[in-house]
Amino acid sequence: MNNSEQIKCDCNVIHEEVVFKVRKKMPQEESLNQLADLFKVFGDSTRIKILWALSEAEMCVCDLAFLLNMTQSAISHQLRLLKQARLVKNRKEGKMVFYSLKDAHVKRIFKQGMIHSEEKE
Amino acid sequence: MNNSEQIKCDCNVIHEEVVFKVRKKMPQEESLNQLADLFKVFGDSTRIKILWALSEAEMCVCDLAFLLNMTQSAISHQLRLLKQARLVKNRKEGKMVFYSLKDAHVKRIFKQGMIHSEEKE
DNA sequence: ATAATATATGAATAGGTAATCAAGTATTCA
DNA sequence: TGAATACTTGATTACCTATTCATATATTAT
Repeated sequence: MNNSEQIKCDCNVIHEEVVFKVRKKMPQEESLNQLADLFKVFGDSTRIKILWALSEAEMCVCDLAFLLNMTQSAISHQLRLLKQARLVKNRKEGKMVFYSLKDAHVKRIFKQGMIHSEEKE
Repeated sequence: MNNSEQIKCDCNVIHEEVVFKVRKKMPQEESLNQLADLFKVFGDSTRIKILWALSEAEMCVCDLAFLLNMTQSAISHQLRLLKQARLVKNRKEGKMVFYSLKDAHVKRIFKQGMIHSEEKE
């Protein structure tokens, strides 16, 4: 069985109209990829913990490392990803760098996730 | 430099109160892990596309494969993950299995993500 | 200037994961 | 009954990624 046979099957013909309609409404490939990339950032327990902590208080790298019982290096690497994703911002104060949430979106995305996550099956 | 030295540093003492407060409010480890796992499911472009498609219409595996130009096998594997995460449900109709979103949470999480994702820097 | 502290970063590695392939089950149809 | 269709599933593989380690930079203190 080759690839093209696998993709096109009888039910596609049956549902042709529905599939066609959905395809027409489908957002740009790039747009959905970006969305996946955003959620990818939330999809790691270390980053989730960092984001949660920062939703409570501005903190420096060292504090986060202490709070989460991880090395500064590991935290720093993750903070870089969070900054690239525009989820956190930072400000320098002497030797220390303080991180905080960039905007209110993070808390909202968090909250919606929590609602689903906490629901019992 | 060993691990315990790296974790405990001077600024922890300075910020002791803040860190202590945050630690006290911190949700259960397991709770945050679950949240990360939920977002992990959203953090893949194939699954995002599937979820988006199902937010428009109930569809069978074959239709999704056709729509996204992927093999049935790949779609089926991803649908299993989505089902395990309680994001989709399915019903059998003859040979075909129709999938749809499990509840409204998915759309809401999606929407919050979109808002952040679409924002210009 | 030197040492110490706070952070950042590149390379290496171990663990995870998405797609593929091959084989299986379940259902329909001739 | 046997072939075809729709879907599932286990194993393999190639790729990705989180942490670690070693090192580098920036700031402060002595």
